[in-house]
Amino acid sequence: MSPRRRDAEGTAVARAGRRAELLATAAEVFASQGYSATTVRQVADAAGILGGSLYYHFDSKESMADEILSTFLDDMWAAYDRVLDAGLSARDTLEAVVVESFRSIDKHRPAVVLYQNESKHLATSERFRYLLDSQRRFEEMWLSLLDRGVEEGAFRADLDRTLIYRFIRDTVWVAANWYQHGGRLSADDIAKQYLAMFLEGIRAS
Amino acid sequence: MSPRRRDAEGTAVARAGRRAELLATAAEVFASQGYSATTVRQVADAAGILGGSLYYHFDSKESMADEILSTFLDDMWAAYDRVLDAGLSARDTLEAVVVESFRSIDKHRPAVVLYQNESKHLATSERFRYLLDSQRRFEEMWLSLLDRGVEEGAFRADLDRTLIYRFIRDTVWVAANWYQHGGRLSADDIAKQYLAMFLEGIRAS
Amino acid sequence: MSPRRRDAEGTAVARAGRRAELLATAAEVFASQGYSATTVRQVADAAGILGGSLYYHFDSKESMADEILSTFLDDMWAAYDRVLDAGLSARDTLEAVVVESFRSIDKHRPAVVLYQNESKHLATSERFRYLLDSQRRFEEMWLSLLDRGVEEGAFRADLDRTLIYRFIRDTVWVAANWYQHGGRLSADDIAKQYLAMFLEGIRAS
Amino acid sequence: MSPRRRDAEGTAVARAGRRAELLATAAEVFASQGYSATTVRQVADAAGILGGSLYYHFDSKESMADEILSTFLDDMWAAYDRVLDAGLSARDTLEAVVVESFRSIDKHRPAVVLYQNESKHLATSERFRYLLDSQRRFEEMWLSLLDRGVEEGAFRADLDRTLIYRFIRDTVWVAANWYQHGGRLSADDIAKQYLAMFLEGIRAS
DNA sequence: GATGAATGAGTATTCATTCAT
DNA sequence: CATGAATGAATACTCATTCAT
Repeated sequence: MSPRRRDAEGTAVARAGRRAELLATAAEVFASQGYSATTVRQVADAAGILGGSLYYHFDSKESMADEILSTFLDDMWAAYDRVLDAGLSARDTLEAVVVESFRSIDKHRPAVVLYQNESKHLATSERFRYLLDSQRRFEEMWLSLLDRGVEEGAFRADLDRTLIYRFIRDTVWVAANWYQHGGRLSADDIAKQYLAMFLEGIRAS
Repeated sequence: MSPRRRDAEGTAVARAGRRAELLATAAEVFASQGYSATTVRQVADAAGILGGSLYYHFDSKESMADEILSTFLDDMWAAYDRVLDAGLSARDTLEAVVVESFRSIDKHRPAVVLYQNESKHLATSERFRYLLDSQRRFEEMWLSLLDRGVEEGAFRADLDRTLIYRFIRDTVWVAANWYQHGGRLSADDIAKQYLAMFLEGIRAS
Repeated sequence: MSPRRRDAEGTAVARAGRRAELLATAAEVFASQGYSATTVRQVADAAGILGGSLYYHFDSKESMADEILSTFLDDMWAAYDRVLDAGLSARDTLEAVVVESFRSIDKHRPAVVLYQNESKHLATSERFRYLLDSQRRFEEMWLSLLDRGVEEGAFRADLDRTLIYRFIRDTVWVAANWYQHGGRLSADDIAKQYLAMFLEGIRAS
Repeated sequence: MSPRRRDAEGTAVARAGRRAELLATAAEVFASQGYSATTVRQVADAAGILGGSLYYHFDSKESMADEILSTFLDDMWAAYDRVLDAGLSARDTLEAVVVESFRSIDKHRPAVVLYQNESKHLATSERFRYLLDSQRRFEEMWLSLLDRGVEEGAFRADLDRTLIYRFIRDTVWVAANWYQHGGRLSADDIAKQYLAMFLEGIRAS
């Protein structure tokens, strides 16, 4: 590898690093103030630059949201796909999916919050159609998983499966609003306890 | 009742009715688009009047949100207080509180969505301090209820009580995002099935 | 005079009285807040009625200003004309004109303030052309009076006559801003002392 | 001085220059149309930019008025203080103060007009409290100056000192409404003739 | 890479005015 | 005479975006 080559790569890496840095900042601000209520200037302030300077890195405010959300979703689906391809039982799959979900929250917390709060609003634009696609795939995955669990005799059959799906989905993902990396309970701790509740309930046996 | 008396009352009632009508419209639009992303003009359009005309009835966009939220919270706490004063066991109280929560969602769906999505953002303003107060009281109520349930031998003691609180709170209230009055499942139906999951889990016994 | 006639007259008089009352209120508010900064609603509030109700009495905000100003100017010029037609010396005329000016201020204080502060602004509209006419006539009257005074040997000839005119005009009329009917000094008292200063100056002789 | 240093200073100076330029334009428009009757767009038009662009430089319309007025008052008081600290007789002080007043009018004409016409209105806001403070200090200065003049045997004692104060104050400052820099009479010319009238009156001796 | 200044479309809000009751 | 509700144009102000330097 020639020095020149290495240099160019170094620059590219640095540039990508700066980009990621700015996106992390933007995600944080979007998550805490809401996407619509956040001004580009606030993002820039948080990044220590002036408003206009963001446009050297990104086309628009929307494209920041786009990149934040698609990065998170790609990463999440990669993890889900690893689980789904592992040939586990329905019950073990459910556990693994929930664990992976909390790991996603741990890794992409602001992006998850953004997704939760703004995806309905953003999805009206063509550019964010993939949000709906992801949601649809997500629902199909869960419903078939729950069906399989009933077939395998692992899950109760007396409950509305759509309701169970929403129950689990909501509970898990909304946790991004209060989860804190490095807090008292790790993402895996929370996953474990949530799974206990999903599976056993809170009643003293 | 003299005709004059009836007339005056009729006018007052009509006025209050118009106000409530406009607030219901505003809540609907705020809930579906997000408070910040909603323009006053959109609210007015939905109400069939012009943007400026809203200001005959309300001081500001903020005061609409204020009235929507405080009406909902007052109503919800009245229902909660009736339950809490009834002298029920922890388990029965939990059931009743969850049922009342879904009834609140049924009655104030857009207000609940608004509360969910915007209260963090709005609460930065002094005017909305009561949102934080309500939240704090809500948490205290739940934590002491869960403690009492453990003492009464009704609930498991091996789980983090704060986690249980958040688990239930999130699951119940986020349901406002998809709940539809007059849908396949009534609010009471959903409450019943959610309670089954909270208490027993989804595992086949 | 038939009862019917008296009645109609009574009504007409009452109506004119109400009109004058409202105009007095409006003038007061215009004077204290400025015409542009005053809303029709503020005038109505001060009159104890609702904003829209003013339009039963007046065509527009502008027409209120119009009536206030023209009433004042008509009255002032009537007084001036009486003085000017009396065949007095220049010096006695000057004294009488200043006295009449302060009497106008006493009688029409808010109108004078309105005239002072807004006539330049209002006079851009065709409807208020008479303000400019009045001003022009006023200036001519003063300049010829001052000239006559010099000819009669009553006034100094070493000063710029336009400057003297502005000096006196400004000093007299601006007093409307602080003059209070029923205050420590009557309009005639102030006129007397102002005349002493105009004519003799403040130097100890 | 390094080139870099000079460059940075050049930019800072340019920025301050642009600000001052815009303020001068705004003052001109405010003075000619009245503050309330002037729209931000009119100011921007006069400056050759768009309405919104003004907000890059100033927080609000009010803050423009603030800066215009405080700049004028600071400058005026600096001049007054130089005079008051010079240890002159009451009569000479009066002359010097009047001269400085006309120089202020010459230098800050639109600001003075703004001050005259809008200070009562603006001073209702906390932000403009300094207008009242200045007025109060102004009155105190004049009253004690007039008192001293009487003690020194320079001024007549038979006139109401508050009336004299208002007489002079009004006459001098209202002149800003018609004074034109570069007109037939310079500020010093006018001051001289006004002083002649104040001190000697217009009567032929 | 970043800045400073501007754009221009949009946003909440105001307000003179209208009009059926 | 007065009210209550609305209109619609204007207003101060915001903000995503652009671009020469």
